[in-house]
Amino acid sequence: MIRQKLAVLVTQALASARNAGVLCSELFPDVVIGTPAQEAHGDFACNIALQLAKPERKSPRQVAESVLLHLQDTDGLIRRAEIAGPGFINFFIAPSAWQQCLPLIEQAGPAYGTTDSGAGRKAQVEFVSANPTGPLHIGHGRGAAIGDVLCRLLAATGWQVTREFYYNDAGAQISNLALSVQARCLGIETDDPRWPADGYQGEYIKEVATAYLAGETVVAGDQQVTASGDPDDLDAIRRFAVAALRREQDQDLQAFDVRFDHYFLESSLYSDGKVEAAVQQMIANGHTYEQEGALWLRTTDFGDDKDRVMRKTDGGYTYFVPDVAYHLDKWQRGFLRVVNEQGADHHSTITRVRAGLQALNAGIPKGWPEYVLHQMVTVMRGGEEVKISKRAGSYVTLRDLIDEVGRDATRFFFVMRRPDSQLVFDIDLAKQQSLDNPVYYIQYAHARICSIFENATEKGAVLPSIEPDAATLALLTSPEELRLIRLLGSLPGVVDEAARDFEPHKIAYYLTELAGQFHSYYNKTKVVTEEQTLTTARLYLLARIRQVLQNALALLGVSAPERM
RNA sequence: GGGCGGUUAGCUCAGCUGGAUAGAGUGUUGGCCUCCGAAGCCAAAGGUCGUUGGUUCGAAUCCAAUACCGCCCGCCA
Repeated sequence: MIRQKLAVLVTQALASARNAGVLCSELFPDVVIGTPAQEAHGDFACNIALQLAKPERKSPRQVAESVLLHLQDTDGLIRRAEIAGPGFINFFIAPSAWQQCLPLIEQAGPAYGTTDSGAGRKAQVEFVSANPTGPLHIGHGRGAAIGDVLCRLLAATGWQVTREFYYNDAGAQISNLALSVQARCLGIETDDPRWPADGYQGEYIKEVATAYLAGETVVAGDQQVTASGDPDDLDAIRRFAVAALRREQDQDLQAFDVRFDHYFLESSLYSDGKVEAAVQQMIANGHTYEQEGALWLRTTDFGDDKDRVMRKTDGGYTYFVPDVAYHLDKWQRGFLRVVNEQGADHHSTITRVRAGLQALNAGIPKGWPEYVLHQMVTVMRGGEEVKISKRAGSYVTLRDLIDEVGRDATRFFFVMRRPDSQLVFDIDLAKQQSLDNPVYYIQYAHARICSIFENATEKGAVLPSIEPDAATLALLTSPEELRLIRLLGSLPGVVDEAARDFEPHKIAYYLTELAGQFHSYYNKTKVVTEEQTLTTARLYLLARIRQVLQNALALLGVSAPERM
């Protein structure tokens, strides 16, 4: 809030200096107020003089002096402003300006940190979208955590968000699933020559087969499927297996506190004729050709390195065709912004889907939809990498992870790195309830504040139930206190940036920083003292820290326990 | 061969779209509880930002090469 005010003041000073004939540029670059790395350089710094030196044909320091001369600090925001180094303008903010931030944070309540950048426009995030051919593994877990936090971040920045899960229930992998379950029903082992070529070998296939033979009923989503128990009825096996695995995935996601507004079935694109319609449109627009018995899309017209087959010689469509139809449907549903969160191993689909959408000539922007790709996850246990082999069925499932290390730690670990970077998930570290573990470090700060409030109540301290007056707030003067307020005040900017850049880890880093500053402050400063007013002021600061910890943890879907 | 991502302290990673003396956690070493939660705090040591050029007042950041690592490059999804 103070940062924006400063930007306005400097912008006004530039205009004023130009009017006075001191500066001559017609257009000024946007004023950027930065945070100096060192406290000696003030609370904020501005490099505008360095940028203007050349066009103004003056030295940076001369420009800076002109800016300062025309700066009108009517609100008494600035205690001191100075020109430093090559020409930076360093601002030292008045303590009273910092103190006045606290009531504003309180008034915003749980909404503190949110912005209205999205202005209520419609956005959609598609994530997880796992094939219903097995349990969710650790890679899906990262996608689930990142996607979920992206949704929370977009919602916090004013977007109306729809969370969607795309179900690939129509492809060859589903056939393989059905064949695998059927083989298990017939007692065929994986080393048997009759075992299906691309069959799923995991133990869970056996369980599905057993349930099928026993005639069990599963409820998944809005449908209910009862097994016929007939091992020859491949279609019945397929329906049952898909439902059974979907139920498993739903339960895992529920345990992970990840929910969806909409499940979209790939099969519906075929039954509703949307795939065929999209294909016809691409043909009509002249972007396709027949060759060697297949139908091709000229994706090279849209930046691909070679053309891609749309309709195979066997008459079936390749996987990206329904994907194009699906995204056309998203566009028609009015989502200005669509984000697809996927594993980086699917990155080659981006060009194809975007090319297909352009070939439709439907007025869809070139860069639509947007993609967030996360890199691979390596699991470490006991200092060794846990090898993952999906086909052999030996891999760490999301459920295993949640059961072993807990939901909070799992979520936090998945989003504490940039999606771009490969993630080493150290199970031993995530399990530790100690200082090594950043989740506990942050949650501990919250619990500690709650504990201090209990203590204060017992001692009969005056709790800041109403907004303290200026004289009380004026007692918050130590460097640690002002630094904490500055950090509290930066939350909205951090949230906006994390949402804009699709970088959930920025929230994790913010929380670590805030918890650290609080622990340090606590260690140095007695909160509950003999002086009543001072105690009230400090408790008020602590209440705001607690509030911001809660708000930021909520963005990650991590709990803020009162006791640990 | 082509595409995408990565390369920063012993290890795991940040680095605010080009700013001042490159940061945090962990690990190592040494300190701090008669006191609100020591699951905590403080201090020290630790770096040619993969390499080489270029752009400019200024580069970990932008550009061009190049070297490694991961993932893709199917009429699988």
